[in-house]
Amino acid sequence: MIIDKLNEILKKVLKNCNYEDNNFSLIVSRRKDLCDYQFDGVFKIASQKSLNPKDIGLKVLSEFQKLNQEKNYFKNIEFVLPGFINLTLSDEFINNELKLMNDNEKFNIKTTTNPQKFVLDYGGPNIAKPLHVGHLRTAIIGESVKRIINYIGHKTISDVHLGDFGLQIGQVIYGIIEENIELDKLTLNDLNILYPKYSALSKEDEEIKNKCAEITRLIQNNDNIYKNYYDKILELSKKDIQRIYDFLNVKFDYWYGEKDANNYIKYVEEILNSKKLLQESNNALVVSVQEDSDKKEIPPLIFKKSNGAYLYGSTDLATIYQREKDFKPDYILYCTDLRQSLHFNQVFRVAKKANLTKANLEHLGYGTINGKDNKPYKTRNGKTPKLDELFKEIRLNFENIKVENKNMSNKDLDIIVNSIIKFADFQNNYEKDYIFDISKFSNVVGKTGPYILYTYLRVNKIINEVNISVTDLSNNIYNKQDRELRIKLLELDSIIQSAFINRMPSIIANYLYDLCVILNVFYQSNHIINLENKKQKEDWIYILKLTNSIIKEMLNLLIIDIPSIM
RNA sequence: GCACCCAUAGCUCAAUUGGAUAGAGCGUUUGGCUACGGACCAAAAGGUUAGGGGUUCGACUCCCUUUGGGUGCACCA
Repeated sequence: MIIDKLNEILKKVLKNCNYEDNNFSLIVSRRKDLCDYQFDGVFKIASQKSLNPKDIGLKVLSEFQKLNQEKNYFKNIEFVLPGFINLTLSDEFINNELKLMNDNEKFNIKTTTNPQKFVLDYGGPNIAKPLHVGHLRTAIIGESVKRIINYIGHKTISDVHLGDFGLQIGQVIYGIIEENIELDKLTLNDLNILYPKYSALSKEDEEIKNKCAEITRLIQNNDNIYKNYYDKILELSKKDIQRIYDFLNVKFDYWYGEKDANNYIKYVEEILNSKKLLQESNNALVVSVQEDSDKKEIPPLIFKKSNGAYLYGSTDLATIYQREKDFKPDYILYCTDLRQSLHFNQVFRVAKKANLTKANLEHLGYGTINGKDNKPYKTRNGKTPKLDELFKEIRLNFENIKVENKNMSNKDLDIIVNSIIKFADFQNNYEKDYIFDISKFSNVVGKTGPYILYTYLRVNKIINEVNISVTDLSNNIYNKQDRELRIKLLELDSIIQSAFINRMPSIIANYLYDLCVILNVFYQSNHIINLENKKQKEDWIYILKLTNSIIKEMLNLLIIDIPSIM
């Protein structure tokens, strides 16, 4: 709540200056060498009031100083041209805030007073094929965003939304029949071969395409003729998918899929009909989504194919209907590849036109996974690396770095592999394309998951070795590195708020790294165990304990555990 | 063809959403424990933020334009 506290101070100051009709806030300083927090609204006030920035700056400064005389918030307040108010916190203020953080379960961050309900749709694995690197992002970004939303105090409902009812099923079943594979003997490996093969064939051959489409249509219409096939494929796939998500520690409240939405398509169709939104076009039923403000033509959403089968858009609408009925969400977040923007734009517009839900619909689109040549991996030709193989390779790399690594427990190795993958991904802004390079995952020095874990374990060892219980913090700050660390801890609140508002785990990942760098500098330049000053030793243990518990919690938001040793 | 996205150090990426001197990691060069774990720390080199215009006190960020990439555009998901 430190942000709230500082902004309250600012509000009072601006009120005393008669500039209260503004929505300003203090921000964390970008020039840590000059101050801790800064106010950069002087120019805005100046232009609004047509006054000289310097006069305003000096006035704001003097009001800050007046207020500070009663309460010793700041050690130093300055007005710097061309127009910044620079604030340096007093040691007393810093330490009081740290104590509040320490005594509060969620480090005294601002949690919501008005919990909303968020449905999160991520994962979206296609049951006709194994998980490949493309599925990594949706799973971990979705899971992390979910944890962040939860942390703020909102309610979340997560749904894996299996791709279990589209044309891919028809293609695989056609392949099984065509190759005379006995259903009892069908294996995961068969699916890995069949899907890319028949997906490609049905693109080339019109006849095969039609046959696959017909099988798909029959399944969607609850015809029992291919039920055995369908059930077997689902069983095999689901087991494998579940195993991978378990490894990644990605959890879902519901394992619904397109199939579950299928039962609601008819209701959506009725609604669309009653609102006269369905139009016939080339024997298909479509919904126009064009809006007057559009600069370009947006193609309509195809609701029903000319052969009577339904598509991705129809099941997505039915899913919205289902979620509204079951959950009454305030938000529905979809975490998928950015390339699906147009699709979601269409679906969201139809959903609003038909008033299927009151929820805010958001598409969290992440960038494409590219190779070193900057070209996207083909996700449908079977050549994309499987997630399984990726995990194995990273683990092998890690074991080969040091002899001791080979002796680590399976559990710890899994944790470290997870930390390597996830931290490598989360430190990037997910909206941008992503260059996939296995060598990126073999490096464990520098800005990596192991660096964070190593820092934590090393500090933890000091805490255990000193082994004293500390309940209070004095008003001292002992040196530069010490102060820097404490100031960084105070940033936590604004970091989490920002990660929540922007739905961006990268904000947390980058903060976590910065915090660990500062912690390492502190560690390197201050010896603790042999300290003779008892008070100082206690204070530093207090700070280290607080820091480590923050690291642990932030790692948890990034779905990273801590190994017992490394 | 139309539309959207992207371009930052040799490479991979940041930049608190318009703030002060554009920061990290890798790689390169150099230095540091008979002190709590060297998967660490300290330092150096490396930039006209693709080019050009504009908006303003201030632009990597917003607008226009040129170039070069990527993606999407009616019955795949």
